[in-house]
Amino acid sequence: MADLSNADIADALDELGDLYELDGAIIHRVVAYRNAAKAVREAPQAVAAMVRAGTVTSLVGVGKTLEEKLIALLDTGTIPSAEKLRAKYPPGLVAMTKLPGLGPKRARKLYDELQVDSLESLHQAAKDGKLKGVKGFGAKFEALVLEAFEAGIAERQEPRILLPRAIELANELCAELRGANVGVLSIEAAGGIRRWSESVKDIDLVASAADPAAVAAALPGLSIIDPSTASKPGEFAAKARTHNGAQVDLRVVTPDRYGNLLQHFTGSRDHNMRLREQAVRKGLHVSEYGVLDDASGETHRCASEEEVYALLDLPFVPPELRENRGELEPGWTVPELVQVQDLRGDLHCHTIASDGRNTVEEMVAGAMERGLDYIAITDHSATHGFGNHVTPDDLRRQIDRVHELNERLDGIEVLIGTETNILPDGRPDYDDELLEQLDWVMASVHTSFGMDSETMTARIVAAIEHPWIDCIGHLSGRRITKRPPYLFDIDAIVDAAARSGTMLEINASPERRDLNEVHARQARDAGVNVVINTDAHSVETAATLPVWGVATARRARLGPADIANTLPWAEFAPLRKRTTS
DNA sequence: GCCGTTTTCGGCCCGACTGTTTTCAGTCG
Repeated sequence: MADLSNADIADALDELGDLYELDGAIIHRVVAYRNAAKAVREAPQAVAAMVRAGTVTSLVGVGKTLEEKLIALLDTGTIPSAEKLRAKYPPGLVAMTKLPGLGPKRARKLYDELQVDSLESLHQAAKDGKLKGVKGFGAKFEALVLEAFEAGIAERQEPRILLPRAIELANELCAELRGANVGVLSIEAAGGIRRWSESVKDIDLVASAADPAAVAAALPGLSIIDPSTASKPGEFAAKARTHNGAQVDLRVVTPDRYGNLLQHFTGSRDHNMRLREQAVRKGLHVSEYGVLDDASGETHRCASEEEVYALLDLPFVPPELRENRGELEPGWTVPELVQVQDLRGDLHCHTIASDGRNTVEEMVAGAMERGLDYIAITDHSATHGFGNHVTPDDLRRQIDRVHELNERLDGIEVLIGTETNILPDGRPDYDDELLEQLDWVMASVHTSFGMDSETMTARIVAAIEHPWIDCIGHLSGRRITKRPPYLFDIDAIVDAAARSGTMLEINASPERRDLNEVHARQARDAGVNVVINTDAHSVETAATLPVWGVATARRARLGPADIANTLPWAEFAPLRKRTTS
């Protein structure tokens, strides 16, 4: 049996944490399991192998006890304590805690008093009017439960907003508030937007003004806000939704505390928790209102975020790194992070030959305008309908045309390539003889997403080991907020890529960002050449897309030296499997 | 259950909100 993946192990630890919480364990123990799950999920190497090697306790948050449980998990496929707790608490109890206002303590109480053990039985108890009889539960809660079921539990999940859309909304809101003549001094988006997350739950805005209440009061009147959704603005805060349903949270303070507020609402939650933990050891208590010093009893107010970090004797952490992935540990220093202008080449784009909107000449002119040294034309291959089919004969003609264009042009290297489909059996859908004649070959999965992990992994590894495939495109196939990734074993894939010298792409499309930040880091750590590509289908998008791929690379803590297409062409060329161009 | 410049025990982030209470536990972000 293949070893469990990091994700499998992390899920087992999260489940155990949930079970202990239901069992009434002290919260710190529960948190310990969740911390360990996060550490495992984001570990740069296969945790199963670390367990076998006896080194798993080197992960921060995994100690002796968890090591024993992980050994049991790998040896027997299960953790004994989890088995016991599973027998004690029906699986439906965890599902119940997903309801608003119903946490583990209260779910447990309903189970003990009413034998409510699932969403279904909870619904029935509400309909029977039994809930309000339990101490601590009232008519309001019962109504809330009925309402939740009426609305459909599934639909109650707030849709997440893709980052570009969130930024667009935030910019509109900031511009309107600045123009509202209510005394805004500073205003910007915080939260996941400022950290360049893939998607966000809501739009967090922070602002400063001499009279914060006046700014808060202005939110419901903005043109893109639906005033009927606004709660009564407070002295320092206002909440409302846009006309299309996006939740907006605005917080406003006087300028002397703007740094505290910005730091607090940029997060992440995990970063802030760790930050406050570290601060407590120094006798300091951090909140959105300031930093309280135990020694003097004084609360320091910080106008800038830099002051907050300096006061805690920490390096200033760039927002996109604030995820508690080591950035607050002693000795951490700010890494150099890749920037859009570092990119010298784009190795994945489309033209009218397949489903793109511009010609080869137009795409190349656009690349020159962006100052690139090289661009690869990688239209879709012949199987499955992406616009026009590029038949093998079409592609042969393209080779000659592009090579001729390349001869004609100075200042840029134009490569003829392809984005070949990885067929279900792992073969590319052009013959080797044709792939060999190209300058660059991307290969991607576009079909048969429903395979089990083992089959999909074998399929992708076969492509990685192919002698003419230079790079795998959008590895996981996910479309953020729309389609989950297909199943595959990232450890096996990264391993194969490192062994065979096959590159892995960070696809910059904002709904892909694929490799994701954890996989990108893992690939880099394994010595895989990582590239950032646009997958652009027009000149216009080719210019605007790189920033999203760069954001993922930065969140993966990658610098220019970690991204292969920051190299000039002469140095990049020999990294391909083919040695001549 | 983890961890240590308060180091093998005794801590473990902070504040707001809510519904159900008469002072707060649980939940949420």
